[in-house]
Amino acid sequence: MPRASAEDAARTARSIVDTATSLFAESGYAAVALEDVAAAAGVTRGAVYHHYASKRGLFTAVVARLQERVASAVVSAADQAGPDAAAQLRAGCLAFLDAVTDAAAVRTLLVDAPAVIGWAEWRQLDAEHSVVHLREALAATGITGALLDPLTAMLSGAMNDAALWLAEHPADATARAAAHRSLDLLVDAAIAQANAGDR
Amino acid sequence: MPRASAEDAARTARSIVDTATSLFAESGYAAVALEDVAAAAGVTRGAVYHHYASKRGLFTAVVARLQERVASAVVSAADQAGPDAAAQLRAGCLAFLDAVTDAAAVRTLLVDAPAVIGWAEWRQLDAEHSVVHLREALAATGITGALLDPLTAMLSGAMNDAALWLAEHPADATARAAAHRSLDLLVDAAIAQANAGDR
DNA sequence: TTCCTTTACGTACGTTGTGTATGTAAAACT
DNA sequence: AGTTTTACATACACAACGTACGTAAAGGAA
Repeated sequence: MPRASAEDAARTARSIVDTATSLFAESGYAAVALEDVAAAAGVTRGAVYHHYASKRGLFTAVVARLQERVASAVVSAADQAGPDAAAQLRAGCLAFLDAVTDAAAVRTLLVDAPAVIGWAEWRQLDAEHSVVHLREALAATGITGALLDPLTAMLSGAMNDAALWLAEHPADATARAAAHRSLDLLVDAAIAQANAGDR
Repeated sequence: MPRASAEDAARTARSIVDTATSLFAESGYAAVALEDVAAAAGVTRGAVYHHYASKRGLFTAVVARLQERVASAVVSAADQAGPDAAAQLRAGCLAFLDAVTDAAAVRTLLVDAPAVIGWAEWRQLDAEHSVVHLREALAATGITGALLDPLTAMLSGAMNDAALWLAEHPADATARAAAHRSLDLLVDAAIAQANAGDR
């Protein structure tokens, strides 16, 4: 077989990540063989191993792209919420819920990723993309040192499980509204505690 | 090789689950081969496949035992908290945090289990053991229909991620105290909302 | 233009781990 | 005492990952 040009190579690389993204989303990491990815992308496993070091490496690339997509949605939503820190926090949280469920990647990001790439590394990746903004937003509302980290972790976990719960009720507007209200409830509690002069 | 008596067989079955529990906890599901489990238990893979249908089946047994252990700790703590529903809720949540981190099984229960046995089945298993009590406790404090399920999911997720965060700070008393205070904060917010006549 | 190096794959192979089929000897029941 | 069932061990088939090697064209250098 002949060889492709530089931009053709970039196209096959992207094609591999794209097909891997959808296959991982619908079948889960363990059930997807690299042979399946290669066949669906119209190449052989050799091509996959040329562009990505391992199955985990390909998966990591998929996760990174999804996280960037979600993070950008969160950031733009927070920016559009005006200058108020609390409003930005609320808007960002709701945007996260919508983005992560809309991406059809709930399974990849929230279920497979921690187990495959390890919770610590996943947490770090997550921290660099989404959780930073959550942490900064919480800090901007006045949360102090000792509670900042655990509250960040807990709110992040609450949003993740809310997204997983929502994913079980697809296209259910009332469920989505209830999730939004519940999320606002918890976020407001954190903000109120901060404003109350927590110690 | 000769054959063991009925109670000897039960002993080897328990021995297999025990060693599998510790191996899964320290290395993760994917990195543990059944050969490792069998060798550590002093048997061959044949014995493992005789007592458990598959690797997933063995893992499911491990998960079920861990969940029962955690659930019993939660229930007994809630029972000792007196008749007040809110006090029972708070005590149960704190007991969950301690039990799930103390079991050294955070990884198995919270990271591997959803990915290996599937989030839906894990959720159902979890619902039958721990989350039932959370849901009932929230209902007992007066949370109404629409918000009950999402709030249950979010508080459950918050506690899970709090446990994972705590597991990164082992034997750190101040971190544990901060996690407890943060958890109380969120739980109180839910209770307060319920008492305020939420809609 | 010609040569050389590097790139972008494909092909073939070794290795590991799962599951299954089969063998066997002792326990448990009749 | 004989038969069946149990509790394993052994051996094998198969799938999937990773690696080594081959190859032909792209992209520069002379």
